[in-house]
Amino acid sequence: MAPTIKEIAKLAGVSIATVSRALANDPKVTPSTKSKIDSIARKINYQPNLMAINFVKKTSNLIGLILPHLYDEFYSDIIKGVEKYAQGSGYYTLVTSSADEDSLSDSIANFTSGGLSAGFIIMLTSENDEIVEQLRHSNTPFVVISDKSLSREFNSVTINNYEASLKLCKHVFSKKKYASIKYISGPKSNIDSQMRKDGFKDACKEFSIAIKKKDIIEGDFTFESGERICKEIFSEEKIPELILTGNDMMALGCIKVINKNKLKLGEDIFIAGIDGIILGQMISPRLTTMKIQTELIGTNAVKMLLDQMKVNSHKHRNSNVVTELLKGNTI
Amino acid sequence: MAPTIKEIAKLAGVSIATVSRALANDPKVTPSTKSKIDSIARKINYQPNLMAINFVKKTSNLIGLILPHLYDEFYSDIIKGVEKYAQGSGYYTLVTSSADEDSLSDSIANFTSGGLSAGFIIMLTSENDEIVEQLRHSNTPFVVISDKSLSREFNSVTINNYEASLKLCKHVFSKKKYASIKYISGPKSNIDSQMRKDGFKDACKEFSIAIKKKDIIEGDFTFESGERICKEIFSEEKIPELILTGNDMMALGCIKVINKNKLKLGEDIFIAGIDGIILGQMISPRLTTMKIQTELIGTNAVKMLLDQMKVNSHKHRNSNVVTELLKGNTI
DNA sequence: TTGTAAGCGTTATCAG
DNA sequence: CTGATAACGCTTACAA
Repeated sequence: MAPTIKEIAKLAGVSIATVSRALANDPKVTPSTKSKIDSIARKINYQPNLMAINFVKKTSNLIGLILPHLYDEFYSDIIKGVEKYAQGSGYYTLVTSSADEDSLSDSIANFTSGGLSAGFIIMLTSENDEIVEQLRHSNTPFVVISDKSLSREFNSVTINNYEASLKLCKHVFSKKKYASIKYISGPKSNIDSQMRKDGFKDACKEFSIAIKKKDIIEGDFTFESGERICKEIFSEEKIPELILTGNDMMALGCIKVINKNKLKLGEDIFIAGIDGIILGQMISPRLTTMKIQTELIGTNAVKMLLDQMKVNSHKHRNSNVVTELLKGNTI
Repeated sequence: MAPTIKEIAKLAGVSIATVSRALANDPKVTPSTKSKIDSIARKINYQPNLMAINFVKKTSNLIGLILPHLYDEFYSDIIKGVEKYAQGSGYYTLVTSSADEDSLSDSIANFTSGGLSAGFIIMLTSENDEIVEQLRHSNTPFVVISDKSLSREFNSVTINNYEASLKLCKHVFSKKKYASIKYISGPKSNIDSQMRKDGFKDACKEFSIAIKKKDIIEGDFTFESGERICKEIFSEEKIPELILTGNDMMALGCIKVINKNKLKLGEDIFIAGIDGIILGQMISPRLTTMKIQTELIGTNAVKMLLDQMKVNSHKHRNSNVVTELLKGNTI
């Protein structure tokens, strides 16, 4: 059995209250008794029972992080940002991925109440009334990470996907006139994907570029889908001069196919993504894209959460993470 | 305040004991009382206090995961593997990174005792007697992830870096005779790095290839270090015909420089890495490397941990993760 | 400065 | 089948 303060108390000939105080560095404890208690604790290798402490104090040193899934550098960067800052503030990070809606709902249930975590960060990628309703009832502080269009009623760190996409597309379109354009979007259930597509469409309008329904193909944000769709595109009619994608991963999938077909990137064919993942900057030519400061999203979210936990103010807050054009050589 | 079983008890006109039993699906509870309790619980949105449950049951639904850091796809893949399997078994994953030795030691202290987690998984990348000593005193089950040469006394999931490197180098050397060879190693404090270098050296011996001290340069496993070192190599004397690296990331850094210099990969110059990260397989030509099933490492580690927690047997176990040659086109 | 004792939310033992 | 009640390890008034 792991030693408890009871044992220390017996060994030191004091009450458990004194031991508790000494261990908590209560200044009221006489230095001599404190040092005696400390040395005994060290000798018997005492480790405080964190569960008991958290339980009795009604606090927790845990921060929950609910992500849609763990694939893709995008998500691991968020984990990185959260973990780093959380650890620096004395918290552990509890990572959860929620493949389906049920497990999402379960996770939320465990975090919004239950006392397991002191607070949590949840990333939302679609509009879902039930989830929102569940979050409204939370008696645990939390912060939402999502597209700017979502969850305005909660404290949140947002990404303006629409604006990022619009800005990027305008940059691309202002470079030259393209003979033909294809857009590979993310899944339509995903709000980020939608907003990016909207940004693309509006940029087209602004530049008087006509886009047909069939020029927009739906992928699923994965490298494989980019690869597959690009192959399909190439097998049809003529090869497009510009491919725009809903994220970098799909752009990279396309680039693989483009290279296989011996087309010159930035000359015969142009491409751009969104996300700014490192991979895109490691290849040559570097991918033109919009950089989203993913790690910063994580960091900001924890900061906001810790603030909220401290002051317990219900002032609604929002922090939008800026995006930045990464001029590569694929445009 | 969050509702407790006490309130449910009052509302249902029964004792808290009955409520506790009903909620735990104890068959002894009459169906009618159970359904009454269930409906009340739902109505007042009752969520069990997990801290209290864990505390009183002396268990935990948390699994700790202590990683050296969170950079690199390698680590996020481990998280992925662990989280997925853990969640499937009803556990949450507590991710920690330990930049320095002190924080590593702190994390271990919190996990080996303290009741916070039911068990933990720790990745070790260097020989460290203090850490080992700390682990020996653990009263919490744990599993070590490390190079095969390390921590034989603990339950562990290991990677045979030496063998992987040896096998790869032999494959490379058997392809052709190279005019000159450079080896970019990982940091020498890192055991995986050491073993990989040893594998390389022994393969050289076997093929009677003479390697000078200056042909082995120390990097730090990052893309940037690969890039930087490759530049340095190219600026010296003649360009080598073969570059071998301690991991894929550094190989990718080299490839960037190689492409910049308009050298033809797989013709003018050859390169191979180790790890088998997706990035290496996304570029064209595909990187020749040894695939380490990283996600599997995570999964196996949790499996082993859960087994250990269940049977509490102290039978020492080890599972070595197989590596597989990935024949790319860079050799 | 220290001790006594109540209490945190839940489980589990023992009667009934 | 249900109810009292002790217990888990620790913190924290309140007393001394």
